[in-house]
Amino acid sequence: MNIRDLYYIIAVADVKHFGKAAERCCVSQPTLSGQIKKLEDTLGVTLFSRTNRTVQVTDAGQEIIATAKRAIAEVDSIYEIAQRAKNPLGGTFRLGAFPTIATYLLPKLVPRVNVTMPDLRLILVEEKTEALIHKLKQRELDAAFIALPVQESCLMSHKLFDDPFFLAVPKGHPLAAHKRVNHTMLQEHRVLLLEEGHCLRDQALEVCQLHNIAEAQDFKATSLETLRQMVKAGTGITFIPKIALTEDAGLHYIPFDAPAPKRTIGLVWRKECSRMEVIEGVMGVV
Amino acid sequence: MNIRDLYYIIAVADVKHFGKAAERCCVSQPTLSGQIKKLEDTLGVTLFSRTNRTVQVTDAGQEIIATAKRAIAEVDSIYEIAQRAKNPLGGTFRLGAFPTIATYLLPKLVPRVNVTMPDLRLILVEEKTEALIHKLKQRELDAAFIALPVQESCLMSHKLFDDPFFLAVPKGHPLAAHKRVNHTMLQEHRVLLLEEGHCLRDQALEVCQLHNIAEAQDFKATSLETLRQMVKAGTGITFIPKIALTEDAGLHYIPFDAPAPKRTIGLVWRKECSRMEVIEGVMGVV
DNA sequence: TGTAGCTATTGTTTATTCCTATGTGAAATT
DNA sequence: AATTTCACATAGGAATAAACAATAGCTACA
Repeated sequence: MNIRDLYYIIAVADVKHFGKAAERCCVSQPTLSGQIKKLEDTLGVTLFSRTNRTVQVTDAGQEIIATAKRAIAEVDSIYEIAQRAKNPLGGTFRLGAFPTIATYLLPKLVPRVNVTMPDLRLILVEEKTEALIHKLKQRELDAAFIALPVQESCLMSHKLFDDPFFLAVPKGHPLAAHKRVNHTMLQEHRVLLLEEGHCLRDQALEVCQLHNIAEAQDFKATSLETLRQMVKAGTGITFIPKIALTEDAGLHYIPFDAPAPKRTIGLVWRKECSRMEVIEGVMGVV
Repeated sequence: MNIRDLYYIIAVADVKHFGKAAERCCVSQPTLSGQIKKLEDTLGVTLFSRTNRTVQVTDAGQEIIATAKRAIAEVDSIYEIAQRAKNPLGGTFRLGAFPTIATYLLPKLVPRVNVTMPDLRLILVEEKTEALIHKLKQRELDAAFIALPVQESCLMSHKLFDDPFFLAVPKGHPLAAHKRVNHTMLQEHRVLLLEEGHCLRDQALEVCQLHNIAEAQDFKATSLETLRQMVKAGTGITFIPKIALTEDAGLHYIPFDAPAPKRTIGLVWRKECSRMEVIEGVMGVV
């Protein structure tokens, strides 16, 4: 078997057409057909059921192609490692961040990374915390910004900064007059939160439950910006982390009395990660 | 790059000798040297620092060889899948079990599996529960016997049987006269348990804590058989699961009053597992 | 200085892969 | 019913790559 053959079968499985697959692989159709036939012979299994009009992937083929993709991913990372060995601050780096930090942190971060590590090709992935941790473990990410603590034995983390929450109220709201707020002042108000799965929601909920503040049950926003617009529209009040504060005519942001509720942002990576130079470079410019 | 090249570099990394590596790969030494040199050229990285006396793997080489091993593991599983497609009950099946069940369950199980699935090559792995779950997730095991419940979103499980605990006491022990025991009768006795990490220890400890029974602090056995010997020697009493009961002149096994403490044994596998035929076959003969 | 122990190089043979041209067979069209 | 179209398979020859045997070249050690 040859690595090239794996590309051939993946191409055929993708486009379901030997001629087009051959074109994608930059070989002639007979070449691709022949190699696939040979592979099928050595495996003793038909991977594709071909009729004159259609190509279908057999059950065994489905499984084998999924495995072939994993094999090729490993081979690709051999090239990646070699590239890195020549330039530790080069190559591809897959960086994750959860939604309520990505929007505010990455626009500042990326230009700085481009300056300090010009040969680095950044791939940014915005996902909820749970998905980020899963992708880190699966080696689909090299590092991710996550709200600490992260309790995973195979992952390492480093605290970057605290991000205190502010209370966001619309202009003219009874609470808008206050310089500072504390939880007792929130009791009678409608608190709007993000939909399930956002760590900011969980953190805000924790504050609410601690102080017995009710959440608006009938409303769940999908992004912090939606939430902000809803507050501006007078639908309720919410928590906005400091990093997401904006100059906004229709809104008041009020700090909390100490100890202000906050979240802690850190960078997380696999223990056996081999890209510490880049990870330190990223932490250095946050 | 060629898959064969990956075998070449792994062989050299293993034996640190081009000639012996070539022999292992069934090629001549110049062939192996040449292919490795070509690979190093395409990668642009030296994998081995060769002197006339020694071959050393470079830092980049270490990483690349680790990745190459993973790549080859995927390629191997392509052959495995093909083999399975031809005979679903054939090929290699890696089955795990935790220590306090392996010794008693597997000797009965394996002969039955050999009868019902004669083409199956069983690889048995005896590990503590935590290691089993890790290996299942890492695709290093196809299935494992584990005490339920198992709370892992990527794993599936199926209950096989309940395994009630018996109290093991030495002959002549004050409790030996009783037909049945209950927890209040254990208060004043020295209870011996397995060392940390055994699920049987955790289950027994749970029973003890529930009923405020003290554990013998200075003693922790490494296997159920050691534990049995210690009980026989009069060091204390212990819990032995039904499956591990043996005819033993020096010991009395006493059942508990209902509800008897017990553990539940189940078979666990990955959600996306492709060997359901074998898994069902294994469950069928337990 | 010579020898043993390795890896690298050279020249040649063998095996594999690739291409172009052509074949085959089923569906779509006339 | 004959023809065209589409798509994969086959055949034969050229190019490429991998293999071997023989040997050169290098260092450590006697």
